[in-house]
Amino acid sequence: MTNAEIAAVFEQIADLLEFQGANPFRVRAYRTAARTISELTEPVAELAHAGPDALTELPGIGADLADKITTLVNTGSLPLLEELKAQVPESVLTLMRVPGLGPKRVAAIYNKLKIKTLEELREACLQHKIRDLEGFGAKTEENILKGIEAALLATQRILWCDADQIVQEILAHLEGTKGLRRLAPAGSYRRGKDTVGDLDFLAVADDPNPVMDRLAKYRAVKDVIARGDTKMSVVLQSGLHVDLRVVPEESFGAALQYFTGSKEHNVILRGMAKDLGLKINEYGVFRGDKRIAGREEEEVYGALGLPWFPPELREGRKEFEWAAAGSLPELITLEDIRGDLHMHSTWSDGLATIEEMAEAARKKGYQYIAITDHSQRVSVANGLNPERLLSQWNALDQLAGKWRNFRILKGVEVDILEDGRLDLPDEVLNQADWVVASVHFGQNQSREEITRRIIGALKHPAVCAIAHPTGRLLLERPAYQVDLDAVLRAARDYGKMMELNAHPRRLDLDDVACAAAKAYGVPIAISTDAHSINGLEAMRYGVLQARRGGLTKADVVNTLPWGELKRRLPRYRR
DNA sequence: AGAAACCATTCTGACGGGTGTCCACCCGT
Repeated sequence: MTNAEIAAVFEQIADLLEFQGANPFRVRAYRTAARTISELTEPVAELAHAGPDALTELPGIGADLADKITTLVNTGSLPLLEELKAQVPESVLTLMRVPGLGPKRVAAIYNKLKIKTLEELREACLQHKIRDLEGFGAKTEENILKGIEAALLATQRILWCDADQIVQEILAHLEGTKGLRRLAPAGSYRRGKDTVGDLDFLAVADDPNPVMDRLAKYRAVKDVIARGDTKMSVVLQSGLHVDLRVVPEESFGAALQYFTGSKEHNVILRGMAKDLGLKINEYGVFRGDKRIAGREEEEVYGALGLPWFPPELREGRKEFEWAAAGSLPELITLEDIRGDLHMHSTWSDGLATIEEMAEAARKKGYQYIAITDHSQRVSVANGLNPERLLSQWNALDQLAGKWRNFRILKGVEVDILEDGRLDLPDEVLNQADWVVASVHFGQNQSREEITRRIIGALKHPAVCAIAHPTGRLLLERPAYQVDLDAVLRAARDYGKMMELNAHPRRLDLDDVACAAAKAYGVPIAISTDAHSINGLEAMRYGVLQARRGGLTKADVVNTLPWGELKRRLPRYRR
């Protein structure tokens, strides 16, 4: 059983317990455990086999949860979950997806009216049965009816790159509003999370009303959900929520800090403030009634003796430990990148010629690129057999003298076949400058098989890195089953590298895996996997993800000149 | 449910806005 599956069980238990009105701290214990487990790199199942002590050493896991994990790992199920499911029809939990309905109200609706589905809830609203319940009224009933539509729309998350487009559009739309003094996007968008659930904007204005009026007029706004003196929520036609908060100038930093989050980061920060006899809210840092900071984020953190945290690190993971130790990483930037080590050309399924890709890369200031077209097995992508690949490399030799200070590496993205063999013969692979290996076929194999295939590829002397190591497609397809921890250890042992695929739908390794790779000392190559000139622009998404993983320039190999990069690979060492 | 220290008990993640109904609930970071 994978960490993600165990975490999902605990999340479900938390939902069911919450619905039953259980002790909120008990509910939180399950949620905390779920988060801990899902962010762990090593498989919890292995810890479970090592014995209960290995599990209870994890923060937030005590004797009881350790026992439940062990049961889950050994039997694949959990009696508590089965009991809860028997007591609460699972469909009731979908009622909590209706905005405005939490555990208390859903419990009331279910207990009094025996309503179990969204359809039954809609009926009850239309027959005005909801408004007669204690604590409910006509207005609530109306809002529930509206909310059901929203729940059915299934408020999806969107890719960071898509969020970026909308954010830029809204910023441009609000820019120039009368009395608007400052404006900034916040939330998970600002933290650079690979997918974004809603958009948050923060403004300073002489009067909030013109700004709110203007947001309401944004072309894609469908509905204004709430509007008060300082806070406004709208929903776009796509179902995406946009929140706007307007604060006084002297609170801008505190509000930006609060609104950027994450929630977990804020909770820790505010707890630290409390210990110092201070209070932090979105209006500032307060000692008693006296505001001692708030205009800029630096002041807010500074009031607690903390450095300013890059938003990408504000996830409530290790950042406060790093700050205490004075070892907050200096994160990599787009300007540090000197080359791109994964891209395709018209030789396989790319849209641009090698020369076009090279010209575009040179314009970006790169010193080198690797052309890594697909190997023969990927026939739908016009993958290259040995003859065509060698002929491509001949063509590269012809181009070699064309540019000064720019180099095209002879590369290939070789498939790791279902049986673990590589899709090209050794004598061909050995002639390449740069080889990335990846899994495209047999993604449904067992965790053991896929892990063995990838580790086998890492062991091959010609292979430099594993490309898109989990195969996930964000919002589309989950990662294949793979023991990433074992893969990272193998990369360390064989002196190999791992790719962070910068394509905005992939972005694997993810942030947590990047941090794990760094901890093992495994170098990362951030590569775009571009299939067109425009695809090269994806580098910024990869860098953003790397920053979330706490990577510095030194952790990323394509910040190096090629000459230095290659010396990091065993095959080039003597 | 975990964790600390009180080994049975106590505390536990911070803080505030908006809404609808009458103080609670839900929501956001």
